[in-house]
Amino acid sequence: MEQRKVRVRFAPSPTGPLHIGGVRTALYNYLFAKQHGGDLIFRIEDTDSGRFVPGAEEYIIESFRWLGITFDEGVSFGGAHGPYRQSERRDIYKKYVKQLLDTDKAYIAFDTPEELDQKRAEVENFQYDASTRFSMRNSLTLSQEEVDALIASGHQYVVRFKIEPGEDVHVDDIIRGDVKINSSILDDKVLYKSADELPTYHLANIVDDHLMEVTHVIRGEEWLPSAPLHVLLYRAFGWADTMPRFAHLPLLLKPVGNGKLSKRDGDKLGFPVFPLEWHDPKSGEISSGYREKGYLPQAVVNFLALLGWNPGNDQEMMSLEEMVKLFDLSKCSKNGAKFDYVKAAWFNHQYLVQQPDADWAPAFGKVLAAQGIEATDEQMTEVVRLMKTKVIEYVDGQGNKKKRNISFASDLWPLTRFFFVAPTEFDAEDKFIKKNWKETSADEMRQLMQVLEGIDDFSAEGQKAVVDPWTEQTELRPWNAWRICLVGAGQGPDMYELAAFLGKEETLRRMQFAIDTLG
RNA sequence: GGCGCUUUCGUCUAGCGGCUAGGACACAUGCCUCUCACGCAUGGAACACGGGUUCGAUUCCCGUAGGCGCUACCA
Repeated sequence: MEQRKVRVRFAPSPTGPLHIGGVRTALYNYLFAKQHGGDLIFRIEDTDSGRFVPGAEEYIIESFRWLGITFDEGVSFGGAHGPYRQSERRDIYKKYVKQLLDTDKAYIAFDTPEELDQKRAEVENFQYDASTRFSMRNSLTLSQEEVDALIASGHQYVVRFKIEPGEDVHVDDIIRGDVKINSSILDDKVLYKSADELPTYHLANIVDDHLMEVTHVIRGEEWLPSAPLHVLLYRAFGWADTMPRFAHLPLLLKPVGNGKLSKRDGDKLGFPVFPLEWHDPKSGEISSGYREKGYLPQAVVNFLALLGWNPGNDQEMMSLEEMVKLFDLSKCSKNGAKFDYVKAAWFNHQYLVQQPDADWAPAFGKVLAAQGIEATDEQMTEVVRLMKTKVIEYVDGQGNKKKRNISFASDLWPLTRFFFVAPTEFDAEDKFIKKNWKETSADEMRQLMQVLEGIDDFSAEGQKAVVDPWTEQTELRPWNAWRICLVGAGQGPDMYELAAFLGKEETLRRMQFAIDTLG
């Protein structure tokens, strides 16, 4: 077989916001395409008119724009294989449905959904297949005249795929190897419904992948059971020689407990399952997004890439470009991965700390503004420089108190409040204050104030040059008490740095206040 | 129920017949230190079970058990 240009696709259904698992599937498609110098296609699979959600398509496009995953063609990107929205391809599908009908690979069925429901209620494990289709109402049991008459009189119908039983169908999966299923357990899948003149997923998928010259189908494991059906469809159309190669990715699972990752898990444990915040147009419900939560897109991409794949060495931090080089579908793991949101936060911490301090300003500015505080970019950059390596306390999903690195700009506020707001009271029960504010502290602070007052260069270095020798000379260790004055607690950065940030005037003012209050 | 996929530390995983079973997150301890940290160092922690095959199985095969998925006129 001649070498075809690699072409893959990501084809979501616009039924709501893009799930994080879908993001990973798209990412793997992207990595695979780029690595092989191929194309990534963005196709919208809106064959279920009843589940269409307005805004979902735009949401998905915006999500990928934010994540930095780019498409070569598709809805909103153009291309020579369009249209890329399945609802706009009705005529194409009709042609291929006819082909299947004409070649006796499919048949028309008039059984209504209600009739089928009833059948399923009557017959245990009822399946519409070779064993039952001759007892149903379809073009195999009705005469041509009857069929024509029913259609002419406006009866709705579906087209079903006629699956020949008793054959072992092999699917050659890049990740899982040879997967074999016997065709007898497959049912005569509905390929087309006259009610909305649209095909179902299975038909549209095969036709589009063929017409769009897709070479590799990389999708979630939930599609593995229907892969044999798809193989059969390629054969029925006579496209077996250009059938794409399949790769079925393991699923993303709940962080705790059993089952696959759902929106509810995110809500419960406090992490997003969507890339962007989503406002449901019907219910008005708002679901949190990684972007709004304060994640950097590179961190999300990096974390997601490693959920089900790794480069085979110990490297974890990788740019998109590096991943393109290292990615290998055959090295993908086969079993589902529990979603570890603590590690996701760790990745974000890594990327956050790596970026220039000044880059925090926009996000940090919003956090401060929410507290009614205005700060200059220079001030924010300085605070970030001093505080970005600290940790915050938080409560995990089980209600346990934990500590973690600063992983989001919003983590900064509880740790940096004192930069902008002076202490107004001192907690007498605070261990640090109890231990470090002694009888002599007030007097020591008065002495320190005098020393500080005489310093002209109030930078951290300038203070250090004067205060350090003074502490050695007097054998005083004033830092913890000084910290109480300026911070009001046992936290914060180096004292000289903090005092420099506050300025001489504010530093002395806070010291005087503490002396007056604590005595 | 049927069919399929899957099973290495708590979690993500490396391993592709012979290793003291490696790394990362998380956890614990120590060093550093003006607080809390960061960082660095150290530590505890895993091959689901039972049969084979083999000189030798975490690795290959078969069962069992667990997990996951599919079983629609949804994708």
